[in-house]
Amino acid sequence: MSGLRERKKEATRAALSWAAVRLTAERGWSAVKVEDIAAAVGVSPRTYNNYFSSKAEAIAFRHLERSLRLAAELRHGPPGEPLWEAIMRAALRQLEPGPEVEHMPPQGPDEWAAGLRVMLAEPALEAEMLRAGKIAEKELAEAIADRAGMNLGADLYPRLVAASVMAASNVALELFVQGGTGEPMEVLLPRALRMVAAGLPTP
Amino acid sequence: MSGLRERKKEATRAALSWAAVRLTAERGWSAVKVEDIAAAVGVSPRTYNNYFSSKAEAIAFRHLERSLRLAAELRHGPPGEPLWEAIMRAALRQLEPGPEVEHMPPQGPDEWAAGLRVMLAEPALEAEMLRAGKIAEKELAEAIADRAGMNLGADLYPRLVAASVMAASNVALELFVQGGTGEPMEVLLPRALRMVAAGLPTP
DNA sequence: GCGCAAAAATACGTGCCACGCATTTTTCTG
DNA sequence: CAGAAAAATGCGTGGCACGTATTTTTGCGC
Repeated sequence: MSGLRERKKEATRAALSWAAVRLTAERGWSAVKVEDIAAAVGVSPRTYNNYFSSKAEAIAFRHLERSLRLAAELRHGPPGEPLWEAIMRAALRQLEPGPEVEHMPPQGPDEWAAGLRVMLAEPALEAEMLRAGKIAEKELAEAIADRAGMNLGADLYPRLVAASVMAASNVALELFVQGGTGEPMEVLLPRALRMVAAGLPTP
Repeated sequence: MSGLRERKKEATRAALSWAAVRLTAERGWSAVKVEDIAAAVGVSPRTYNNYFSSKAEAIAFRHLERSLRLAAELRHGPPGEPLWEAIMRAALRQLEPGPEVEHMPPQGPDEWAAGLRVMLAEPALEAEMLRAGKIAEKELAEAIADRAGMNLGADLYPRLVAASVMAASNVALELFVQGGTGEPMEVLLPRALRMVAAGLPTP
């Protein structure tokens, strides 16, 4: 695997996804046609659907990738590490900006948060983002089950941990995007993870 | 409110939702046209879209209603009751079959679970179900924040509890639908809720 | 280098669906 | 019972997902 062919494919996929995000942020969701996204990347409209099976999927793709990396990292970390420490480390790693930031226009986090909010206001996008999270959650649950020597079909634990981790991530992101407290994700996310790990007794 | 007018509207909405579920279980998702659903209820296709803004929304509606009831029940319960006890009680209440079972063909839980699995295999449906859960989660978070005298914009706690409750519900449902263990929801759900409430230390 | 097989991109066509707008029918209210 | 409000409907439009057939590109062994 990882031949030139596949890397080019991934590059095209990333380009389409990025173009979808950028155009949507600029013009709004309904003003962007699939044709536009394809044109921005220099590809035929039909080809777009060879990469993504819906308009929304292209936007959720970046979210999906980030979330999947969390599971992957959990698998490749030191096996002896306590579970929650490994989770914490892997989760924080996802906050580091990836190499795709080069393409990112230099706007501040406020504009970015605003863009996110606008996007998630669109029902179709919200739904697709959640679906991406769900797919990643499944991967995460499998990784955890492997680590703990458990069975996904029989034990609640791996699924519960995976679901709780995603829940904590989502909640932290919501609070961050909404921007009530000025705290950055690097603060909110670990706090949320520690809370779900330790339990949520009535305070 | 609650005049004859609104009750008729709700009846139509429920009928459309139910027809969508039944037809999809019978013929499969892509074989059901909006026209069919409307015809089954005796309403014009255009009217369908006055009730639901997408084909999938009609199916997710039942899930949405059930989930919303959880939040509503939390609000109307005894305010002095400890939070997690109230949650447990409200969650278990949702498992009791509602009055809509009269319309349900007398098929066993196995066929029903199989139908559910087929439906959730459809990406568009999975996404819409998740969105419904998210909407309910927001209500739930608000109800919890009210109870605890907290602020949704400032405190992680209400959102985290709400997200964890939904996560536990979903995980229990997944395990039940997948059917690995023969345990009923009445067993799986309380166990999952107790686990997220108490925390998830590495076992 | 070179041609061949596999894979990807494209062109074209189809059916469904979401939705805006204008009109008709039904229901509530005074 | 009459007028107003709200819901249902008819009609038309544009876009999107997708099947199929065709062309172009790419990887690879010789």
